[in-house]
Amino acid sequence: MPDDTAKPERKRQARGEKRIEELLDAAAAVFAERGYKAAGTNEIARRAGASPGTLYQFFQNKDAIAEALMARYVARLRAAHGEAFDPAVAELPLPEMLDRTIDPVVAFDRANPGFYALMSDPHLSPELAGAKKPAQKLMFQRLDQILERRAPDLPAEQRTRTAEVAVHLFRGLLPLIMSATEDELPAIVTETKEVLFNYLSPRIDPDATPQRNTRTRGQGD
Amino acid sequence: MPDDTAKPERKRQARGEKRIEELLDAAAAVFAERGYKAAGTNEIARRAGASPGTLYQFFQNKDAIAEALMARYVARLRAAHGEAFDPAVAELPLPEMLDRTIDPVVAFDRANPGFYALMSDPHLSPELAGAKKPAQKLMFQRLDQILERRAPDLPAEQRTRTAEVAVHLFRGLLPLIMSATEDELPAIVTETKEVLFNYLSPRIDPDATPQRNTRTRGQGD
DNA sequence: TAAAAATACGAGCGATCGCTCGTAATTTCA
DNA sequence: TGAAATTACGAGCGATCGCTCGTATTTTTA
Repeated sequence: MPDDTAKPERKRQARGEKRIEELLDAAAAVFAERGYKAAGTNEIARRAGASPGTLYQFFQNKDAIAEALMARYVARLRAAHGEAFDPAVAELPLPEMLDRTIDPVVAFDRANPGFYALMSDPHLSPELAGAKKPAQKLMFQRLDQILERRAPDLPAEQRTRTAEVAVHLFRGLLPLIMSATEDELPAIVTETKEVLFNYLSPRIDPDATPQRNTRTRGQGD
Repeated sequence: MPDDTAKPERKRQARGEKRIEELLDAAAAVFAERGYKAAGTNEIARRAGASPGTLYQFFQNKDAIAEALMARYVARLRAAHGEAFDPAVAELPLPEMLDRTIDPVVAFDRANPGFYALMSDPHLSPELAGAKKPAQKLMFQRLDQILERRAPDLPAEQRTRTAEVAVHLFRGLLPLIMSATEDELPAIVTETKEVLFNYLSPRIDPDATPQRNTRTRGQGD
């Protein structure tokens, strides 16, 4: 027997897909400016050049807007992380590995302030909190895999904690990264890499050079 | 001539002071649960066992509630930091200094989830954002002073950046610290201290032992 | 080309929320 | 003890906001 709860299966036109992208773009901007709770659905529609009715033709409710936006971010993150967390980078020396992983993530977060706004909001509804988890797990699991390759002898529990703490350290510096101007950014990113180097180095390279505190080479030269 | 804009100078009874404390306690709880924007003033009043009218007899508007709450937190922080950032701790070895500074701050944050809720909200009104700054500067400046004592030769600019980054690293781990159970807490606090040790050590003790990654002694023995 | 489907509009409904105001009870003051 | 001041109440006002619905336009389908 056919499924009673099946979706009405409506065909989407090219117009509709485009509208959805415009609405998600507008939602990202408003979320970034006002935060999720204070963002108005009418303002989102207006910024997308649409009416409230049109908005609710594509999204069941306000939460669904943020969920769809999150799904779009996760898809884009997978592409960005496909480069940043390529298995080959696990074999690189730690400084190079940090360059290859952190730079793309910094670029992504700065290019998508709406993503940062949703991820850093601790008071979302349970459904939205669930929508955040794939993005959280993405970075954590990929880093965990790299650590497993680099330090196969490290107990899984310690490795997992190390990956989790490393992610949180990065997130702690994200406010500085997000609010920095273009010319302030290199110094902060360098500092971020030093922090993670100092934290990760003794845990995965037990007998490497103990520090690199005066390392000041910039990005991409 | 007398100031036209002077306040009406109303005398506050003991009842009133007590009510204010109750209202601030309720506000802290609701802010922590729902976040500032989603917290309702009627719910705050109800939880304090008061009516909306009573609430607005003591606070001009919703923002003023959060501002008064912040002021109360700052006063309590000054007391806690008076111990945590006593000038004497600047002379202690780095591990002991971290014990003396981090433990009280962790205890304060965990005992005051409303403080954490307001401080971590990036979408408050400009007035409320201004009310946050004293609390932000408190920790930063005291740490900056300690660093100045310990590393007098370090350029002020580098020292300031180091203090700022150290505070952000701590804040990055705060979500883990806040959500931990009592028995998970010691391990996370130890990890926090290791992170800050690894970060601060090469910057203020240029020729000390380079790492202490397997240090596992608990709190307060 | 005509019917069907998808997209678009925007006024406005219903609920929520910050806040008021008329009134009453309690405490302080003279 | 009487008057003034402070505290307390809670129904409800006005504004905001998520969302709907009747209708009109555009695109697809047959």
